[in-house]
Amino acid sequence: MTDVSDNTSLLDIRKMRILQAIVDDYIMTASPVGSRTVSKRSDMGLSPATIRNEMSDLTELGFLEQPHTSAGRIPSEKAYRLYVNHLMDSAKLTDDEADYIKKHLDTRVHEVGEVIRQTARVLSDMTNYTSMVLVPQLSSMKVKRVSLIPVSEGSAMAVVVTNTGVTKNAMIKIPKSLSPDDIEKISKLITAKLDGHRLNEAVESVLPSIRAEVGEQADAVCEMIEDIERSMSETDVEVVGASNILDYPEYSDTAKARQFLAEVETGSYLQKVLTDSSDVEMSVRIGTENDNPDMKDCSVVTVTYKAGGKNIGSMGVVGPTRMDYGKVMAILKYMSSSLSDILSKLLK
Amino acid sequence: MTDVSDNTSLLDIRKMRILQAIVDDYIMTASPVGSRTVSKRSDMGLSPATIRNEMSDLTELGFLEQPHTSAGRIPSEKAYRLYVNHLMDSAKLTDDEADYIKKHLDTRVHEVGEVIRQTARVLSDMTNYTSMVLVPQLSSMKVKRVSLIPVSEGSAMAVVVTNTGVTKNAMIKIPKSLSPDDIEKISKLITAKLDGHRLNEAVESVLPSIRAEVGEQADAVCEMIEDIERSMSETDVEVVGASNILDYPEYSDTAKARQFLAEVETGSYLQKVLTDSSDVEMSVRIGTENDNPDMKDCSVVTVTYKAGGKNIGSMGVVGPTRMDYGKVMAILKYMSSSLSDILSKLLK
DNA sequence: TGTTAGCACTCGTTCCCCTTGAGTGCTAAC
DNA sequence: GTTAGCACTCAAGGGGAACGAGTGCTAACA
Repeated sequence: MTDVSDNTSLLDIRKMRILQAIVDDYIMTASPVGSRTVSKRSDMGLSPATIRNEMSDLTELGFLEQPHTSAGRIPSEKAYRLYVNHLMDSAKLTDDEADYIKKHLDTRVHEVGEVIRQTARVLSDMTNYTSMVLVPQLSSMKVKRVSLIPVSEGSAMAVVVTNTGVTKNAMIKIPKSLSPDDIEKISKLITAKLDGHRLNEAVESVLPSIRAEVGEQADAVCEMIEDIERSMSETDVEVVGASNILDYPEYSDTAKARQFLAEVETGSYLQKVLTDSSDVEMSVRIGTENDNPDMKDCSVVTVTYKAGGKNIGSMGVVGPTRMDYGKVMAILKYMSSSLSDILSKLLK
Repeated sequence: MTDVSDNTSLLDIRKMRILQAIVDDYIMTASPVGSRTVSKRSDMGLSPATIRNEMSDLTELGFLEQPHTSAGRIPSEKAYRLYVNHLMDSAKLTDDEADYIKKHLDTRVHEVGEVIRQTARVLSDMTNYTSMVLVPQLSSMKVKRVSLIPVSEGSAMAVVVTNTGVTKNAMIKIPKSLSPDDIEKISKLITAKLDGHRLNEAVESVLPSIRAEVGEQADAVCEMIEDIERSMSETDVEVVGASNILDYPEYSDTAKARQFLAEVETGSYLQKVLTDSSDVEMSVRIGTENDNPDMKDCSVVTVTYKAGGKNIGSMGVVGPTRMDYGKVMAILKYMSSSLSDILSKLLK
């Protein structure tokens, strides 16, 4: 993630308040904000002329931009950064909103995947942006069981179950010589060896002991474990509400919309952001702070979620840089704790 | 699927050729076709005036529509139907296109899911429409193995492997009283009972014998089998290239595009179409022939694919009614046989 | 009798020009 | 330091006029 510093020291309190008013207004209306609007709207009791002077300064300092001479000003990326760091009212959810989340997330569902999908749906509905939720990552959990199920000559399905009850499965290659009985034995052996270890550590710590014990099939078994580890470290992400972007005038240009949708469909950047952010409680990437030029007009806000007190995944929202950061962050915070509660119970 | 008849008897050969020329042109250009264009374009050697008379007739018969008096004509749904049934040149793929498919589908991938995803990607790339591929359906295959893997108290993962090597897994509920050993026993029992049967038939034919044999846990086991059968009959569909729709002028209206994208995102209608069509080699639904009002401006073309000589799934393309049916159908045909080859080898 | 040239007519599209109005920056006065 | 006043800018919107693609009708032709 790129630099997140702002230049708050450059601004006195009045400039900050004016900037805040402008950003607030622009987030709501999507159209350039003029001095009169600010003067009327804010309770500062300043005339448009005074505001104009300040706005002129703010423009020079790089916080505002002018589409053309006779339009109002729009916030620059720098302004959004400052806004997120210092200016914005961190909105509280209304009771209705909290109820909505509770109602749609309070669930008798007992499958992690379904909970994740539902979370993504609710998140996208609430914010009207594109939402994404990372499926809980195995890497941070301890293995409880590894099952190998023969599928066809040369391939088997590996199912890993963690101590928290998260599961993931993948097809792996196996030596053709192995019989189903062999596979079952190996399955038990691997479970015994990996039980209680984290998969990513296991490869280093466990392989040698297997190599020592198992004898002739050691190579094959080690390869299988590596294969499993590789498959399991692939992360899945649930993305919902990509079409919401079409509700925002900045994407009324279909070419732009198409580019956004294509980027979301591949999902690789979003996945990267989520995994990169899975250790910071909340992160905000504004415009070019995304190290992806295709996303230079988007902001991405993410939050982590936990189970049993440990971070196990993250979720977030993608939208135009003119995003309602206050509302989004409030919703994400609330949903993070809701999801954490649900998963903590579910994965106990 | 709705009526697919046309009214070919109403038209003489010349009208048919004119209609064909108009549809061809409109598919290419998306703008109303005038009499002069038809006269020049086609090799019929008729003057615009004559064409106009014929076009007037065609309009009266409901094959053409006029956006306004001074525009050309555009084909009606009825015209597309006739076009698909009788008029269209069933295009051959160019060598380049066939090579492209071969290159991107000829694959050392040995996992069914990955093959399906890749197929969907290639299909969407080739056609520039939205593509969808149904994951091979278990229902038509015979069970080879059912594995139950304990995950947490009260839940287990069920993995079903078919004789063709297709796998599918789902979480199921289990009685809390069961120990891992019990589960393993039940797992073997179920495998023994279901081996060689189709899942959907199994419930009826096998349950009684289980009920007779197993004794006290019979109810629990039967419930589990039913649960498995339910989970396994859920079909998965891979959808790729939804954003392609934005390339077509009929969707330059964002509201329309949004509706389309939302419909595709839920995927339920597309899934329905694919499953409904999974026994007709090729199906075409034009506009309101879709029994979904949200899709009244779209056409859906599907084709089935096989493994070992049996239909096991279907795939298709969604686009505007002004779709290049000839090209799409040729591509689908070719890709169907390619995919069938790959899966036949893979699932042997 | 079917085909065609000619022509008046329709109507959406494009271009241009004018007006409007939101907004600015500067200056001078408070 | 703040504000009123004012000239200036410029995108957006409205109203023709000109354009042109296309039609339908009529009358003549083979």
